[in-house]
Amino acid sequence: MTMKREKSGPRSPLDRSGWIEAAIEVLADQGVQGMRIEVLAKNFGVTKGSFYWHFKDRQDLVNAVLQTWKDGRIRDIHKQSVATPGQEREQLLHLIDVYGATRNRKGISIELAVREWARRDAEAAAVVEEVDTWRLECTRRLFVARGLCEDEAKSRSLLLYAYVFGQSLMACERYDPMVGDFKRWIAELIVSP
Amino acid sequence: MTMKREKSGPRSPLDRSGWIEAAIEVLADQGVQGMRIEVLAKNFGVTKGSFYWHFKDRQDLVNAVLQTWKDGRIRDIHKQSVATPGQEREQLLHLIDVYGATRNRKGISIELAVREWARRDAEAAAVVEEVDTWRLECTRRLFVARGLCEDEAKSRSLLLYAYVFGQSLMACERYDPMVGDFKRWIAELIVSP
DNA sequence: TGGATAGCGTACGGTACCGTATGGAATTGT
DNA sequence: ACAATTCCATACGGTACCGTACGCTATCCA
Repeated sequence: MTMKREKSGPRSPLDRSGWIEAAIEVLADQGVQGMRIEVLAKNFGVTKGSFYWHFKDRQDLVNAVLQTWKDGRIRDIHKQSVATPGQEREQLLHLIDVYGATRNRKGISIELAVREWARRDAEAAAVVEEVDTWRLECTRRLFVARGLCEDEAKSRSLLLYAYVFGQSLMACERYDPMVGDFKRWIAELIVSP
Repeated sequence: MTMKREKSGPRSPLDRSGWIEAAIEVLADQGVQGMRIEVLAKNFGVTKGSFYWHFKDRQDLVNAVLQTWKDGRIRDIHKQSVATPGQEREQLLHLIDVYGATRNRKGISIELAVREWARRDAEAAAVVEEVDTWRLECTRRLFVARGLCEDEAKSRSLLLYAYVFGQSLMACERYDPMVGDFKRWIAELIVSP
């Protein structure tokens, strides 16, 4: 009863979570509209007969992808937002760096795809709102720990996230060869009171 | 039998620019993928026989939409970035306000749709890059006119646009009832040396 | 007045995708 | 060993959309 597909045999590991993982990959570089069942199946080397065994329909997959993203983000927020006392400044700079498009390209792509999705889907919008609320709250705590008042902490948190997301929307790499310096200057302005 | 469209219209709004205008509407709230010929035709009350008279194919429309958006933006940038000497600060605050999602919802929707488009299309990416470069350049001039050095002017321009675009990606209206005050505080931080 | 042309409708073949029905092989429980 | 269950393939009907071929009408022009 416990042993199911751990045999690494000719069978491919295509359970529900495998489909969800692959769907998130496609979501990242094709958007929600690109999450096509028959395309995913072809990428996997199977047919949609497999899909409809693990999922009721396309909406079922779409919901699962959204929920999986939400859970992952919320776990990640806590991981990224705990700071050893006295290191809040470094933690805030690290946050800005993590969302920089240079590394973590995949995470940024997923992030943008979900937000693009949220503009036309109420459920996705609700999830994004929940994730944003958590992020802003955790960041606010970091600013408060640095001695800022509530309003300034909230304002700077909002600025921080709006900036990092907006940055990933722009093609600023070709703006100026010094753009790396500019970004560091901006990061300082955002975190420093 | 020979029932045609209502003759109430002053003139047939179905020339090439009419199709482009309607396509931009659909682009704003459906994305590039939503710009379907037969859907546009149905919205217009015509068939695609009309479309293929004015356009070679779908790509022809898509290119025209992109070019129209680009031309409009570049015209608008100059209009929004000329400041009477001494009023640069107010002009910068006005810029931030114009891109605020509260008013100008349609413009923001188009903006986001084009950037979403640019993530998967090289030509759209090139257009966005060109528009961004113009915007950053005009804003840089405003900062320089306020007495800032080149690097800080460029940094603050980048921050300004990244912030306004990122803001429109977030559901910050429900974050806090004071979000309006936060935004004003942020705007001051961005424009004030 | 008759032919050319602009502007649009109709009809058709083709592709991509969805969801269902059904069959079949492999694995499992008894 | 045998039946049940798991997991996937195949086949099918249906929808939405693209692009082309062609037909129709109204207008312009010699």
